[in-house]
Amino acid sequence: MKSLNKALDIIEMIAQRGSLGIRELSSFVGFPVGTTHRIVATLAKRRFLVQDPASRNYSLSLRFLELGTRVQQQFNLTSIARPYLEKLMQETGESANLAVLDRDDAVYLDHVRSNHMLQLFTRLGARVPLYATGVGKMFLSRLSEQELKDYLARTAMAARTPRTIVNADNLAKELAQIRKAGFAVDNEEMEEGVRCVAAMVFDHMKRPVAALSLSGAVTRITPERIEYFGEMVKQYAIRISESLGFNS
Amino acid sequence: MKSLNKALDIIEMIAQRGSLGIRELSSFVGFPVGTTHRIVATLAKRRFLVQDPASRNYSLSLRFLELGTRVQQQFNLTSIARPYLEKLMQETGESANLAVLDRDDAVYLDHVRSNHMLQLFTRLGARVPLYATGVGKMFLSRLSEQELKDYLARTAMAARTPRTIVNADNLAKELAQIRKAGFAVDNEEMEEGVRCVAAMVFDHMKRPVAALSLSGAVTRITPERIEYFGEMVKQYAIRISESLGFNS
DNA sequence: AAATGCCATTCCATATTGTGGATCAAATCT
DNA sequence: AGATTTGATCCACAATATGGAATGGCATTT
Repeated sequence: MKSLNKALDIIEMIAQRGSLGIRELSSFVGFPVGTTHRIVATLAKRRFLVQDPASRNYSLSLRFLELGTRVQQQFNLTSIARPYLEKLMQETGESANLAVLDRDDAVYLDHVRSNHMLQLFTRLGARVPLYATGVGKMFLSRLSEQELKDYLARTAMAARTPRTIVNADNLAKELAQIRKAGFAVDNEEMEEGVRCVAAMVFDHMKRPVAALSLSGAVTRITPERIEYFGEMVKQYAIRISESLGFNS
Repeated sequence: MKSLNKALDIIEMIAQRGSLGIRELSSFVGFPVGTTHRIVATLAKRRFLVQDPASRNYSLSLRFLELGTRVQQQFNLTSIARPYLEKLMQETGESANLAVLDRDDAVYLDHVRSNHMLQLFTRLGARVPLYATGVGKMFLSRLSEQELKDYLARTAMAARTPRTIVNADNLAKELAQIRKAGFAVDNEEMEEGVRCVAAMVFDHMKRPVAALSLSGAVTRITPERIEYFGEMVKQYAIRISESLGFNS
């Protein structure tokens, strides 16, 4: 499967760099120009890439948006949770987000943005590390001791901000605290100036399937209001869980 | 590029059917099981597919959502237009949509939904025919006579609803009317019970780059209010155009 | 106006790579 | 417990991808 792997390399490279000519692309991925061109031509013929007539550069086509939203929709979780996200945003005035666990990342499946100027920049489908986010720590708090250990073994905890938890012991303490409170707080650990409050969503088998969160500027999500936001997120997370057939 | 084409067939098939086992998949795409499995295994290793541990079925991974939203964002049009979509929705109370032309379809790049119960179901990245939608007819109205002729030659105009325009002459008249008014109306031509009003967005080179539209139930977008919605959409389309450097 | 340079595209002989029927393993159904 | 279905693995063969070089087209320069 050498050629397929090359094609996937090319797709990833174009996704990363945006728009590239054959020459640039071939030097970035390290394949000869001829090979690169053949693969790109095939992907373009199949409409997975588009070529800008002016610059002759290739970029990913809107087909990826089409496929991506189909994937999003196949989680029927999304359609069930959507109205709750909207209500939660309206009631609290802060952006509501829904994330799922995918390997060692949390992935944002959906969000409803508040209309405040200052916003955490979460893009749909964006991947964020577990140890540095509210939704991520929520997932981590449900792991067994062994699973957590394995996760830590394969993860380098980089300091995104001065407040990021980069120490296994501190993380363990934090997770214990989260289990006690039933919600997780991201206190400017991912992005300076942004706090996040998250709670778990369960399915009918009582499995943790998603994390619900509120995110906003530190000026609005203040330490005094953390409890309030925590309760709100927990409450809505339960409601979504119940819509999924969860019975406490 | 036989194997790459097969891989793309497989991706498309899974996108279409949702979640498939190797056997089903191989019969749908018509490749032997061994071949199918090898391609699927490679795609899974590269995280473009995920295998459900329980059913052992394969489905598209969230990577497509990630790539898709990246594509969406590379149109910086999206980020520029977003605040206007929101304002337009608030001011009119109806869902605002932004579509671009991609080959012979209009593709929804972004939308802000109203909170009315009855909604036109537009999914991000969804493709809709040009002849049966407001945004589509807006694009058609900018085509030269020859371009329109070519478009008609390769398009079968199927009647989505009793009101869909299926006749070239009627379409030509409609397009003339649109050019005069500066906005296009979709009068239940795509979906019964839904009307749409669209206007053109231009870039700094005065090229038509996108269409802005309002969509809503016939009970709210009534014939008497069409003029009002038309003016609103035109006004906001101009504002977005100006943000793109357009000078009238 | 001609030349230069840059880049995308096309070409083709070679051997590397994918092929797919058969087999094995495991899970699910009867 | 046996039967059946399905996913995973294997391997000899030949079809297919490879990639360096030549071609062609478009701009910018001299």
